[in-house]
Amino acid sequence: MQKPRQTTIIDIARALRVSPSTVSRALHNHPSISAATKRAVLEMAEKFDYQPNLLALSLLNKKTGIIGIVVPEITGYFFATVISGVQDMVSSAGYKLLICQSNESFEEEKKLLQDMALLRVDGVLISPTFRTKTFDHFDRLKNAGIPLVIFDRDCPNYKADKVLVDSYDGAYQAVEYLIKTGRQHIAHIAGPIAFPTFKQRLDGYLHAHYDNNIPIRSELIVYSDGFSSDYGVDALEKLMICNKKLDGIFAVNDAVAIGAMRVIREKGYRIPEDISIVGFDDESYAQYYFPSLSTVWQPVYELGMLSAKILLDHFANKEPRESYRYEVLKPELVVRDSSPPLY
Amino acid sequence: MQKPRQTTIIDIARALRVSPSTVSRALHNHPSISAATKRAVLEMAEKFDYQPNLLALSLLNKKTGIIGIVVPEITGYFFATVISGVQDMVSSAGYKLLICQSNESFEEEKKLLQDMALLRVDGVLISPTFRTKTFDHFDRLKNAGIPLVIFDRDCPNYKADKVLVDSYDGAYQAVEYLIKTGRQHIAHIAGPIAFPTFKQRLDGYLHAHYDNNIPIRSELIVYSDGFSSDYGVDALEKLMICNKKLDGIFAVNDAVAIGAMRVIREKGYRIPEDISIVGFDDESYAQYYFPSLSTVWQPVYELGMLSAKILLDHFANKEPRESYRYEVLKPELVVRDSSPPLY
DNA sequence: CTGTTAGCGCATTCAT
DNA sequence: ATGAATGCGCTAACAG
Repeated sequence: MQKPRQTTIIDIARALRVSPSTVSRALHNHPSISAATKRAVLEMAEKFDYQPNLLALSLLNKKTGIIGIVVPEITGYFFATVISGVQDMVSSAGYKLLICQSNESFEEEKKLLQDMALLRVDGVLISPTFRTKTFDHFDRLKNAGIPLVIFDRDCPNYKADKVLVDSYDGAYQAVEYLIKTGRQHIAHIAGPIAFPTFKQRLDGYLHAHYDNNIPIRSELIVYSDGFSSDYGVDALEKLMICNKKLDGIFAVNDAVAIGAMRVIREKGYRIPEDISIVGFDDESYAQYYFPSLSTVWQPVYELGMLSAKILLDHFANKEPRESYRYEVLKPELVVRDSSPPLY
Repeated sequence: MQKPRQTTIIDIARALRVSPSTVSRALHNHPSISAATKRAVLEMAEKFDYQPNLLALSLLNKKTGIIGIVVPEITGYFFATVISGVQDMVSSAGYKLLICQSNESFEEEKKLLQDMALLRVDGVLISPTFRTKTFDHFDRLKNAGIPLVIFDRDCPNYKADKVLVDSYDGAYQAVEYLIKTGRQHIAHIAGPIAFPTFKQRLDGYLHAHYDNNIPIRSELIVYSDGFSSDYGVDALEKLMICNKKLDGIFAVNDAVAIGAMRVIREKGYRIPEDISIVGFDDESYAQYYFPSLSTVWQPVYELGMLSAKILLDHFANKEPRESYRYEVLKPELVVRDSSPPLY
């Protein structure tokens, strides 16, 4: 496929027997340019279907107008929605968005950031993989003058702008609510605790127990290797095997919750009468599930918007910033039919 | 934020008192270069943490290594999964992916394609908005030598490489199956028929009736303005109001189906005994719904992979291709508990 | 008001 | 084996 050479300002210049600079000025309505030549240039540009070459401009201005975002995966409600928020924010500021997924691979994450540095993106948003424990690849970006904002997944030992959701608080709300409705034997289907987020949800579960003087029964906590619905099925089967006393479940997310609910139903228990259950995420299907699923809603779109906003602020302030932003958004418990109302 | 000037081959050249060309050659292990200088250059490059400037290269080579993809929205299982397939394919070929969403806005779509042209992406994948009826913006890309592949949403009047899913066939399978299980009064909750895809599903519904000699009852077809679960609720309420005879439903997608199921249950009907229902998409939650949802699975990831593959093939063949590719992937009916098994 | 020059970072002739 | 010169497309500083 032979690329037809694009028309450049030089072509227009030649056609009009003027200099390239004149053409450039006409195209940008520079003050000092005669109306006549300007009109002529614009006409010719139109005729040639002239398109400025952004690469040349970027090279010149050291600014590409591209913002990069790296997420562990784009399939799935959470990150897709974050991206949506980011997209809306950056495109309203005239930036383009380069979206990449690391697939939870640290090597891939390094490579992607490297690529972005080479491409000279103007800034980067990143939600690190759960395997990301060293941050040299982040520092390299910063050293190259590319601002970085971390979102959703915290890197406790690393200093940077961060926008997070308080998973601990969401979990605490959910579990305390279960307790307040009279549940004493609440299981937790935990996600892989290598994920700080899932660790926080576990912590929320534990502390809600402490604070309400309910003893923790470690046999009620199931640690899963993943967080899709299948794991909910597995976890429930484990819990059911020993026929443990059980009247409530806090699942690490909605996908796991619906997997668990299937097993509960198959075993003949009623939801929420025998066992009530609360998920996390408020996926689009949660309110349509049967029974509709109580869950913890997170301000996902706002998370994206805010992260992007913070990055954009970097471009506005020419001065390097004195300190890092640290924003924590609050989730909200949404009570539906899978758990009894609080009288 | 002052950008620290990046190190260039010139810096290395100066430090070593050689010419930039020598450095360039050393970096690319050009044949004619002494082992000594090569080593020295590599060492210095390491020391300076030299990063080649992709913009300069792109300008020089007229090739950015970026592939653009435009989708109507990224939130949602379908396009997120397509993107995932595309991503895997293009990144294995060393390309980067620029993902944009048009939000079903034709103006936005035009602007995005324009941006991509200016950025000189090497190729574009696009799933057009349902409002896209003219194709000048596609032609401009082609004229600029940027290959284009259309996926999922057909543009019947436009010649281009296309990768589609046979929605008609999927719908036909679903409805014929309902008929074979003895259903005679099958409603269809249609999506906005401005979408060719949804129109095809409607057609599949109709033809399955014709071919099986079941009369169409137009009052059993509800046309929705959208395709989220809310519309499923609305549609069912409309159907129920007149207390029409009804023993089966083919919903335009799974989201609509679960909205509909909620109403069916609230009205006291049993699924599938009284009313059986089949959706479309096989969303991740479909098999965990209660009752688990019969639906039509689409090869979504493959759709992404294949679309990307076709685009990549363009880069391999230097010759302009003689004809357009036209690939249609087949969906498959997945029978679960929301419809009776076929004896 | 317009033309000339220079340079963004790099690879690639063509010399030496 | 290395250096100098050229140009990718464009803008901005400096001359007229």
